[in-house]
Amino acid sequence: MRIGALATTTGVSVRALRYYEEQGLLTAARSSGGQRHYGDSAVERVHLIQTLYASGLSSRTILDLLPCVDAKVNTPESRALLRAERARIDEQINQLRDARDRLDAVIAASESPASGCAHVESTALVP
Amino acid sequence: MRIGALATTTGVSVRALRYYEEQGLLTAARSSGGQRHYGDSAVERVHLIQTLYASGLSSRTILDLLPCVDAKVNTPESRALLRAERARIDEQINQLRDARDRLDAVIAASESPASGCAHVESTALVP
DNA sequence: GTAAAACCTGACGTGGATGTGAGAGACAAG
DNA sequence: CTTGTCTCTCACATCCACGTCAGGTTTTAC
Repeated sequence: MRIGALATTTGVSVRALRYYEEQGLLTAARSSGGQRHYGDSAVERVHLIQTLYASGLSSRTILDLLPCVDAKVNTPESRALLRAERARIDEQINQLRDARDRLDAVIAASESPASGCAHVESTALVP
Repeated sequence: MRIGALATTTGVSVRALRYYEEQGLLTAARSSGGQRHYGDSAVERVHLIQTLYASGLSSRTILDLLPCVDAKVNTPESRALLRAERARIDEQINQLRDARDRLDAVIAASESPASGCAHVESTALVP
């Protein structure tokens, strides 16, 4: 498939796909005219890249991680990197849970009392 | 306390604190000489702002949210905004869980087999 | 063969949360 | 009073994952 088809099937822009290649995250065969051609596995690859981006990883970190994911590299350093990023993600999940709980407190306070509800215990957000 | 003390106690840079004020997220009393003075509650305030930033909210969204948090505003729109942001955070938590699980699969594959471990079932990342 | 659609490589623009430096004023300590 | 540290307000710089436009080439459809 060419880049436009990959873009539509993955929901990622053409520009982003070229950027992934520029960063070394995604490779493509080239036609005689220089156009990129991707195999079906590229779809999963792009989804993985998107997932990692959405987790707050930089393209540089993803670039370091992908060789581990491709199981071509397995050194103590690569394992440490994997564990470190896993820990970072875990920490971020906890942070998000905290934020969600705070919002839940605000929502509960704003919805349960009678209409108007002009004031809330100020400790709701200061546990 | 002055801005430097607030910065050190919260771990946020002086520049960032001025930026929060510029965005309307944080207010400060001013001395006769124009210097900012904060009460103790500013520490919690900054932590809240940081939490919301870390959840991927923009300063504009936080600005819209803070009146709800301060319990000064409670309109149908504000409640809808709260619920929408809560949903966004929930979605992001799920995305992070997904990424963490993928990394866990890679970690498990790279650590459990004997040393070397040159290959991994390719389905590990394609559930 | 021809026109439309897709693709190519540069290269500059963007937005948001800061970093950074300049030059000047404020304030506590001696 | 003086010195050193902190703070003030501009205002420009940075990073990063793209958006976007320009000008040209390739592929596809008829």
